[in-house]
Amino acid sequence: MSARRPQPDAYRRLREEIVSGRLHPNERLTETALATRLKAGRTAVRAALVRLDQEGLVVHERNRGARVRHITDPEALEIEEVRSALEGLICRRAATRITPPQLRELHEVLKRMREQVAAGDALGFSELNATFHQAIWAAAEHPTASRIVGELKSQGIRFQYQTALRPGRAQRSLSEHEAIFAALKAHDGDAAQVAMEKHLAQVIDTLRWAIESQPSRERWLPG
Amino acid sequence: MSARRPQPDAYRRLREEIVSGRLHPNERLTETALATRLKAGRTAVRAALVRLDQEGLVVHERNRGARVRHITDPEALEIEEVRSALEGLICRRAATRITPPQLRELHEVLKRMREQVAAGDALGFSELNATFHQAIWAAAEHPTASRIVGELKSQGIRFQYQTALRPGRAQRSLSEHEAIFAALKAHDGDAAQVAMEKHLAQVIDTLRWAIESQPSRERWLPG
DNA sequence: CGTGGCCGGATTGTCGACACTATTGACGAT
DNA sequence: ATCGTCAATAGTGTCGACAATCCGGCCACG
Repeated sequence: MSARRPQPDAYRRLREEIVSGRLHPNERLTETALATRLKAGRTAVRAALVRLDQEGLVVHERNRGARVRHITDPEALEIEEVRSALEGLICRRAATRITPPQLRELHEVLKRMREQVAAGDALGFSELNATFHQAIWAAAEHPTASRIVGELKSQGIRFQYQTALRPGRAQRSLSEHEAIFAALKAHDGDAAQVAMEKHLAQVIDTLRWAIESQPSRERWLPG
Repeated sequence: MSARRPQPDAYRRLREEIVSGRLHPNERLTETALATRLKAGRTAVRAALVRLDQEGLVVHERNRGARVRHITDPEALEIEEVRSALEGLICRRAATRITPPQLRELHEVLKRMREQVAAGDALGFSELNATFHQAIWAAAEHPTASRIVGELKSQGIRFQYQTALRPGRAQRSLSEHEAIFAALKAHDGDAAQVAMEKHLAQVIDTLRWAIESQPSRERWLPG
């Protein structure tokens, strides 16, 4: 009856460590080490690694163990493309279903985004950005699409900060978000989808710029 | 040293049995039973079930084991919507990259489709349909999108035959495929995407029709 | 006759042990 | 000095055993 429950999610913890970047790409994940660190059995760790492998956050080579998956630059672009298509779909659907309280919440987020832009806080803006998109997912009530987008997002997260740092990006991003909001408020599905896709096309362009303007740093090895 | 290798894919075999429909939705998957049937250890079966769970083909309840996931009608529609968005993306990309041999292959498939329509073979047509789409995936060289579409397809496969049986569907589907081919041949990305999305919108409509026109058969229980 | 507790069978969850594989480093021949 | 061989080591893959849990029927009791 004691308060111990270490197992419920070795998976979730491991996942969090990978997504947050505390574990680096290509870093080796040895089962026993993880087991002691997470205070879980090797069995649980193994299961978690299998799931993360299927999810694309980890690569598993037979008899050689698992590593954090290293997402290459072109892959990151692919991921963003897919995300764009799906968020377009989600946004269209959200336009027809969004409720007044949800609209108010979005409006509130937008307000705070303006403040962050004024304050020049790129990091805070980035977080609000995530909140904004998640609110739209919630309004769309499209579990299938949301689930996939969520997985993609966690794969591409390492590249996120690169796009946030481009000078002037936040300002432009803000107006794109306002266009999305306007379309949602008008319950105009076509416009909402277009606005979202335009927004993400900009994100992709920015990412491409960030990748090209940043030359080497080819490989990540454990350290 | 004998020629035994039962393990390499308990996963693949199980997956095949689910996707092909030999295992029914909601059917219970007891680990020991599967282990003896597939001639694999329980460990391997367990790992396979975890992967299939993550993939969405199986639901796993703690201490209660796994079942084949039952995809509801609205979920099937959601899946097709996502598929439509992604295949649109894929098709656009394929238009800019497709090579002459790949175009020839598509043309060949189309020819056989016409023959099947003339012969009234709905099942054969359905298979060629799958080949057609896969050829486009290959031309697009977009692993991320292709992988996801593949997973979605295996989830929705149970509904596939329902759409294939609608009278006159094959004929119409054929002309839609011809439009897609024309756009690809012209290397017109916009047109290719639109043609593919129109095609899949038709598929979704047909599926919706099939679902609504088919009243009961609420649940699938193990039998 | 309905309700709730309780036992027995069945199945899953977890652990430890051990075989197997890959990798590393030392050592000796060329 | 370079390369190949080989043993030592680290780490994964798999199995069997056992505990924990769930589900069904059974029985006492109201």
